[in-house]
Amino acid sequence: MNERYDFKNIEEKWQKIWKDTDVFHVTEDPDAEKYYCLEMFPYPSGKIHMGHVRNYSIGDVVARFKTMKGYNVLHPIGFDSFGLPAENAAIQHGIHPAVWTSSNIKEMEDELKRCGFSYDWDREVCTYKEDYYKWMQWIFIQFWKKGLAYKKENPVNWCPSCATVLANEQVVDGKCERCKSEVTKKDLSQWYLKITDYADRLLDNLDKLPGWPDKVKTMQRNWIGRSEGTELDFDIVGSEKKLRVFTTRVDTVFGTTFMVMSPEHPMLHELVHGTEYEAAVEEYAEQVKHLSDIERTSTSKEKTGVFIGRYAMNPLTHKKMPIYISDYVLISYGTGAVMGVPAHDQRDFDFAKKFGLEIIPVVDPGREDIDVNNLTAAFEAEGKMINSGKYDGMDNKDAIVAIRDDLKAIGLGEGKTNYRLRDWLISRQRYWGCPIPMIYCPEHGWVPEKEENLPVLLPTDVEFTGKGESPVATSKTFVDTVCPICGKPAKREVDTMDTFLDSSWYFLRYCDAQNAGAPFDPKKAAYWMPVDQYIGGVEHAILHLMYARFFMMVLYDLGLVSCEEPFTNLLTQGMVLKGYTDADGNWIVGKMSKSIGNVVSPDEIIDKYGADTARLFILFAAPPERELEWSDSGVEGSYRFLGRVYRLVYDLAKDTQGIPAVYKPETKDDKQLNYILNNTIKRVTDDIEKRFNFNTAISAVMELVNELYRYKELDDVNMGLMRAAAENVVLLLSPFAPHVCEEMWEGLGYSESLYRHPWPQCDESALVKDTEEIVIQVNGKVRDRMDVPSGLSREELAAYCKDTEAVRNLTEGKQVVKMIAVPGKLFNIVVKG
RNA sequence: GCCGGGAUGGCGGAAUUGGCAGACGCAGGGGACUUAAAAUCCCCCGAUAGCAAUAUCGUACCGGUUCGACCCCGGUUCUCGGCACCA
Repeated sequence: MNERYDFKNIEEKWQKIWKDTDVFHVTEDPDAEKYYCLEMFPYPSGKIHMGHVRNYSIGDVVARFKTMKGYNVLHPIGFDSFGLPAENAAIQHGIHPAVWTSSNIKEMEDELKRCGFSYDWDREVCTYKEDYYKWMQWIFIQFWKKGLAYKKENPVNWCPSCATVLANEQVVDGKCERCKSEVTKKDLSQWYLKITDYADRLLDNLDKLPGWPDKVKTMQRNWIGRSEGTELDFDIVGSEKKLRVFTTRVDTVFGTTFMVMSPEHPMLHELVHGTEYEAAVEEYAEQVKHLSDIERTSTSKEKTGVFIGRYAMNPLTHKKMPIYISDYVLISYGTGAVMGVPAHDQRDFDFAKKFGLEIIPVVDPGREDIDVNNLTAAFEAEGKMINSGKYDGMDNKDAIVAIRDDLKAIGLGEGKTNYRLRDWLISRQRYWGCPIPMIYCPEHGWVPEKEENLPVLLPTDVEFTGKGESPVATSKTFVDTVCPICGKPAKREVDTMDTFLDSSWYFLRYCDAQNAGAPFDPKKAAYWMPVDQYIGGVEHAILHLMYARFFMMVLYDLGLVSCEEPFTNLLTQGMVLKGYTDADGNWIVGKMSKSIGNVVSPDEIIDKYGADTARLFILFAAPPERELEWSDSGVEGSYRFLGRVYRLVYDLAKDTQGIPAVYKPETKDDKQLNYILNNTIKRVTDDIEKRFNFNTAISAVMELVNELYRYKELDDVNMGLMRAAAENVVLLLSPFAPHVCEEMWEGLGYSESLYRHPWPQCDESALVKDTEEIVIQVNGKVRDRMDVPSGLSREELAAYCKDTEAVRNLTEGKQVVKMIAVPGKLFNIVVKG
């Protein structure tokens, strides 16, 4: 141990030792309790950023802590390495995506290693490599065999800039999630996965995940959007056909005054064919087709629509009602048609006002301030039924059940559950992804490639144009093949898979990363899974986290894994922000961004202060789930603290050389230091284990260090105690700043790495004090404090305090109403006047 | 519009079960060491009044419950995030 804190040499030295001794390598050990600590793997964009450092520092603290606690800890890393940026680089710079990707991975591996994260690099998974995507294809085929993959022509989301289709989940506010271009519609035949079959399980299982943030669970619930209601039929006047609608408010059926169909409704053309309304209706439908999602779904837009010249019969009132088409009714939800109840649905209200349609109230608000017969807005809350025949007077909630049952009895309706969730569109018209291993035979239709022929390799003779064709189609060698069933000429699917499939099972591959004969050995997966702690950005709350849960459920049904839910506990870390001055001179704190220029690179910080300082600052500046504001002077502070610890341990190692960490506290100061030492052990342990509050864990160590600086200057010090304190400071700090702690540990005379050294244990007896300070309050205000013997009960404390001079002084001349004693805390006197 | 978070000193944040508000750090001020500077070590640091002891006020705002409220309840404002013509 050098006298100076030379972080550069220390960090290089210990990274080399960890590597040479293979200290982070783990295998399945049935006798040890396992712990799977996982951070979301990065996309290899070129360099790691502070968000990565934060994510992986949090995970590393957990992994190192659990290791010291004696768990067999799996802590892997890899790269989510298929995807668009690599292909765009290929188009722009003429460099092959594989070359671009692998050189980025190399660079990021080096950066991650410079941070000193405790990864088992033997389990590294890169999704673009054949040995991974081979099994991706195998899994896809298992989905297909189970009937969970299908190809279908549909209007799909098309991003003109990325030149590919997008899943619903990847369209945000009508824009492409990645490039922010406006998304348009296209009719294309595409592959889908039947995630909707799992909607109920995905929803219901959320209740079995107490270790997930409510926020994420709520977001997933909203996304799945389960909605229970009724489907019912309306006769169409002059037609054999019936118009079926879905409603959650069947209680309002007596208030229906019109019907609205989606302009894409399949029955529309025959209903208007040859009538005077045909031209206007077809024109409206054509207009709607050209609207973007943004225009169409804008809630501020005035309602539009066209009467189609047809009428429907209300099955309960037998009233004739006009049928319209309007773009506010979506073909993709429910039945693509709704009953218009203007009195009790705001959209229907707006539509009725626009077209001068009748408004009939059927639920009485029972409020003075609302005139039922002259509504200014739809009344959507609960109330008693009116204008509804035999249902009048019922609570509308009861009427929902009663009317639904009555409709069912006469064969006009039934209960029905609808979901907002749609099937997952997984085809991408891009090159840099996993080929979909399907073959089209004119005779047998779509057939999967034989499993023994996997992987279906990505061809290399491909042109990158960035135009709207699948690049793979330009290969001379790829497309033509033979049918796996009949051997006759057939064609391969040229689209590739959405990269979210790759990231839906990578955590299983980590369990058995080198397996050449299977995606993973189910026994090994059963040992490690589920992930005990998953850590990543909240931006994956819906997409990745729901797809991964879906995959896990399917693999569970296939008997490949032994649990349904992949992630027991989830921590969503906040973003890293940095302040800057904008064009108008305002101070703004925002996300680090190259275009704004408020980026701090991890390399720069590690060069200047070392990885330990970078990690410590990032963990100290804010609790993990909150946003973190980068502060240059804050980093200085963390650096100063590590130097302060280093000097302290250096001195103490010298002073206590050869003295064992054995002691008996004698003086008042001994007892106080011993108390703080053990209390710190307890606080740090709880903060890491139970609360994930690393900021307070670090501040607890700071307090202990401050106390130790005070203690060591005393005349009468206990050498064994100082030694114990120094050793514990090093151990407690080691998950946060591992390199410098290893160095200090060695300086304290230990020849073995502290990586697997047992975590310090709190000596509860040291926390028992002879006396404790309690606060004396008058009417809840602090007036005095005094030392009392420890461990007094409520009654004993009250009796003790009542007779003290301090209390007598405070109560003199006053009328005491009541006295309240709280053991270990306070004594409160309530006085009158 | 709906569903979630959040609001505490100059700043980041702490207060774990309703019990000392502001731990720890940053910034700032003062002192020690030094020829000097850096580094380091020590002290002070919510507001107002006061030489001081101390007193009063203070956790976005208004009100309530309680001996006692940053914490619980009712209402309001601002702010961040998610969803949104899903019938």
